Amino acid sequence: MAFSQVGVRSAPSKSQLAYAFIKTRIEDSRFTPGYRLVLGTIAGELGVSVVPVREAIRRLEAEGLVQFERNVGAQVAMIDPREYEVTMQTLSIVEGWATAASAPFMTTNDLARARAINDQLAESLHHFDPVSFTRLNLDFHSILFEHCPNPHVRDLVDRGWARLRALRESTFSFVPGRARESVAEHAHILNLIERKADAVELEFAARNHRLTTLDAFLAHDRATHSAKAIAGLHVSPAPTAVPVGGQPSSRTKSTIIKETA
Amino acid sequence: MAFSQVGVRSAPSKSQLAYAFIKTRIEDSRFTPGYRLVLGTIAGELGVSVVPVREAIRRLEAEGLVQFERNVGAQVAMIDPREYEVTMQTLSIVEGWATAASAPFMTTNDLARARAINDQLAESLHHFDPVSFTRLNLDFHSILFEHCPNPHVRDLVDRGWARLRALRESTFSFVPGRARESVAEHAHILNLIERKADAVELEFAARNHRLTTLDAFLAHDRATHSAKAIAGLHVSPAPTAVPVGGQPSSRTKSTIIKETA
DNA sequence: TGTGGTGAGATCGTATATTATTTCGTACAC
DNA sequence: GTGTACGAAATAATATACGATCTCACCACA
Repeated sequence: MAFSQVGVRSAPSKSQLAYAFIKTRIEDSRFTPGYRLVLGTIAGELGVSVVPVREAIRRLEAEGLVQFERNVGAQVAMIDPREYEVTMQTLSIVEGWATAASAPFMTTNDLARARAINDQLAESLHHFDPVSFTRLNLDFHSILFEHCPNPHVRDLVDRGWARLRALRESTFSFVPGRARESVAEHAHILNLIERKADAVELEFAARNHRLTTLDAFLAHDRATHSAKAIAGLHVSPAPTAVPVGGQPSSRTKSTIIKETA
Repeated sequence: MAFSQVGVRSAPSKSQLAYAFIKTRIEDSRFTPGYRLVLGTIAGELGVSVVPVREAIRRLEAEGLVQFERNVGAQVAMIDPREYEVTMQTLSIVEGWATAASAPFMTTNDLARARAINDQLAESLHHFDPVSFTRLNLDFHSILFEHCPNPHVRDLVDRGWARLRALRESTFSFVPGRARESVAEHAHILNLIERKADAVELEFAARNHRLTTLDAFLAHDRATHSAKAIAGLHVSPAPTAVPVGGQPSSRTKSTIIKETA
């Protein structure tokens, strides 16, 4: 175990190869939502048999990146307009808790690193670049929840971010103006951590940080969409009919739960 | 979807067969933690080839019921003593939120059903049976979170309960005396729902309900274990050395976050 | 012209066969 | 007596082959 870091840990299995292959393509949108993942084709491209490809696809299915139907096949998951919303909401819950639970284990060094990254974020506002902003943003939050002592929750947070990455690239760029607020909220969260604020207060600060981002997106999205609709540019309502498990339609509003403190 | 209940949806695939086969045996502890799941053997018992068995095991791995190591094989997941703790903690977070988010959509009929079940729970205290109590308890909570409009979160709650079922059967029965408290807390939660209490208040009531159960178990467990240790009956410390991904050891205490209201 | 049956092609599901890796026992050297 | 090297058995990983199922276009018939 001590030297397993050398990385040349034999060859990566062909399943892993296929998994990485497909996942990469989904994330950089070479495989767009609705794209059919045909076992034989992918196997051919990779020079392997269908068995490992099959396994890779089932793993991606478990992560929600692809949809699968018996005897029919897999396709890259459709981006339900609600998907971003739902993912952010879920993330707000688990990440909020993870951040609060992680805080007591943060070292002063961690805090300093987080502050440094937030400074970079502030800096980048001048020559704004959505891609690097997103990366730095993840780095920042990673420091905040990485010490979460509950591995399940940490895993859920990781999955949430992964899902988000897959969605974000393919659907939209940033909401203008939100970045500045975001940096300010980061600073607020760091202050709470530093003065060892109440866990619940911290949890809700982190939760609301995410929900506020979501709301900004929803508002921006609505505005943009109606503008597009007026201009006759309404975006594609799903290429083909996909028999995906129905989502409940009932949803009231963006459900911001404000701090109680 | 409306008639998918007929179930005779052609033949269940052999993967599903194998999946159900293994999962059942894990849940009723015919396969105990540490038991090695050999592909060929299981395939033989089922009269199928190894391929579907392999897939079933990978699915079970994704759910955390089995541990898998490359080129070595799978075994039923060891019950990390922390596993129950971690699962309950995670569940407290997502179920608490799901309950609060579901509440606005509950009908008076739902409330009545929930009350009826809680009455049954209260009734069963006289002739206490852990198994049926657990079942009714799940029925009760299911009504509370079933309308949760966020399908991800609902899924997480379902998984949490599934995991719990796998753990609970094989490790312990109930904490004596906790059942009565539990019924009272259920009533409290129902009252909050009925008078349309604040979402946060409801969320924390549900969360704390679960955390209190966890704490009762931990306290009881500590007492029992030290008693057993004294009596020289200390339970098995893992059959064989298992190279399982390390869990972080740092953990302070049972982390009850009390209501702010 | 519209509707329902039918067959070919595509693709998945699974069985069988082959290869690669690990594990464990045994023998040999020190 | 202890440690290491070698090899055989067990088992997972992958390839190949075949049967099962779905999709879709085409055609007969009302």
